[in-house]
Amino acid sequence: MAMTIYDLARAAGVSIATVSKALSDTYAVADDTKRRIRALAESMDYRPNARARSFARRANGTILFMTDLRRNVAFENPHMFEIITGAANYLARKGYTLALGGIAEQDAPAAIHEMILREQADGVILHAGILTKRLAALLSKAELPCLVAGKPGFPADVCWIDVNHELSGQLAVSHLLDRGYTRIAFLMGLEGEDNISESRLIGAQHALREEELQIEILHGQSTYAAGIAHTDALLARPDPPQAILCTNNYLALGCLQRIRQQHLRIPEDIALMTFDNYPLSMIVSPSITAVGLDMYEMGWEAARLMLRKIRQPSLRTQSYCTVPALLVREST
Amino acid sequence: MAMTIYDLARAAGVSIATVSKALSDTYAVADDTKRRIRALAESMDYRPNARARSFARRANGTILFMTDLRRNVAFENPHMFEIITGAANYLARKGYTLALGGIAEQDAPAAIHEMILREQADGVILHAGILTKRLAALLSKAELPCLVAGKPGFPADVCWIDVNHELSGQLAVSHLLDRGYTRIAFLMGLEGEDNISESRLIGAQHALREEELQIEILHGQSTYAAGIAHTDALLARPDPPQAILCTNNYLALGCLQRIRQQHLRIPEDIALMTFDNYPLSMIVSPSITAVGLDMYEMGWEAARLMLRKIRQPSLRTQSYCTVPALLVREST
DNA sequence: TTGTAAGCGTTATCAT
DNA sequence: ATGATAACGCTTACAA
Repeated sequence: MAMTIYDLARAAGVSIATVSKALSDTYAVADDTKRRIRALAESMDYRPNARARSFARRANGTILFMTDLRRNVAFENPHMFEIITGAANYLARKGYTLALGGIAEQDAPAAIHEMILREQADGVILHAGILTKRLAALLSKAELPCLVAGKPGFPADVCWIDVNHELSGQLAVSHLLDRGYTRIAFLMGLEGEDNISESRLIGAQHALREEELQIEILHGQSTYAAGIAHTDALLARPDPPQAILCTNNYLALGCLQRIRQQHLRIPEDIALMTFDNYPLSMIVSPSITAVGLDMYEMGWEAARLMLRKIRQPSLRTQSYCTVPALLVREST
Repeated sequence: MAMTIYDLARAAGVSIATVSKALSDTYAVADDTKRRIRALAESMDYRPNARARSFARRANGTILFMTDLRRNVAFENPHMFEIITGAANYLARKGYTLALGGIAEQDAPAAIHEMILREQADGVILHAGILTKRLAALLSKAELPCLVAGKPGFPADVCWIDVNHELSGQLAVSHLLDRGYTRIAFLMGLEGEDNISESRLIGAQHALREEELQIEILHGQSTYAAGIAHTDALLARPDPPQAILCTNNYLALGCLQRIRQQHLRIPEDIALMTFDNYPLSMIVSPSITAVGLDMYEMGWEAARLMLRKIRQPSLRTQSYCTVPALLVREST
């Protein structure tokens, strides 16, 4: 049987209350008593039992990260795990634990309800991918601290945190303008189905407006094949763009391959830029200038905000955005 | 305040002991009593408090997955998160929770020791990346159920689970032989630093031995640039290989690009094959035949084995390997 | 500054 | 089949 607080108290010649206070640092204990108890605890390898502590404190030091964990999700959406990594590291540093809960969108409301009743976690971070209106309504009623990672796709009375995509768009276009490119094409996702690209477009247009310029918009799939098709179309024109800005790396890879096949030089003949550093922009040749999304930081900040909400439940921050970074490489 | 077992017992007109038994299904309770109590629990939205239950049961239903969670790890090693996903899903199905613990290799022994003393989890799954001899020694003494995800890089008295890399190598080469390619080049990692490639090579050579053939081995970085350089060297020969087998997708992308630049046809003039389905083999054109690593299944099986070890601590399975899958595409 | 003792909400043992 | 009750190991008001 493992050692308990009674064993340590007996060895130290004090009561268990004094041991508890000396170790948790929340109540007044004489300095030398505290030192003595702590040294003894260390030498006897005593640690408070986590389950008993959770029970007594009515808090288990666990934050649940809930998202849809389908097979292959780590390959299709490494960004989500980068958020999780940032959150886990911040929590670990604060003595908390991140629990990973996978659930499909349609099962999320029931699962959240269940876990609230069981008091399984001190707070929940929900990935925006599983947030529905029904779930948002449930959460706004719950007293459990809760935070959405990613901007909800609909107006919702929930606290959320995301990367600032508009600012990303502005940064990207400002960089291209700085380099002297004025005829810019933007390869984005399908019309009306890609909120992130739309936000970037707003930022991009904001940057262009000051120069009274326009950006050329091409909608389509966000795939390698679409990148090839778009590039073919653009290069066939009498007046092709000076720079192509892609909303993701797969589009950019398609562009890159096609431009090189046409024996055009990058960036002398045509520049290439992409949103998102991953998974290819830094490893292809030439390397592609990118606006990086710091998902790790987003997770870190999400966890930080969560712990603040736990300490201060009245906190009603609605949203918080992390700042993107410009990564200048060979392609511009 | 949330409802407790006392409230439900009072409402049902029974003792708390009967409620506990009726809900947990481990002791004899009259069938209709059980039904009545369960229905009442459902209608009153009662759930046993998770913290109190953990305390009383001396088990918290949590399995800790410990690994090195550096920034960008989700992009550099999505496979690890695929393992985590598989494990999390199996555990969730069994009423367990996966906790994610990030720790650097050098801090792992202390962290594990700490968490064993605190009894923070019912079991640990350790990623092989943070396993050291010191840690392996510590674990073999601990009574905590423990499992390594990935084959240890050294002989160790620990239970581990991994993908069968030798079988992968055998599958890959058998497929190439089936297609009629006999002069095969294998692009692998740096000599002596890439256990996985070495295992694949053993399997590959095993398949070739039956045909009395040899494989040509090229060591180097596992990068896009190395893929280009290797391909240039191979194609410059008077007698280039009929098929190139790459140990990862980045090497394969380099090959692909170079082969196409030389206006050679794939697979008519030269075939291309890679280990690992991700992140590119299915999206480039032509798509690349690959031996897929089912990391999700590996995580799933790891969790399954962990729960078996918890139920049956005497279990001494040393290792378990999941089976790779051949994904035939356009490049062979 | 320290100690006493009452929780915390279950589970599980032992009577009945 | 059901109930009374003692754990489980800690935290924290309150008393000393």
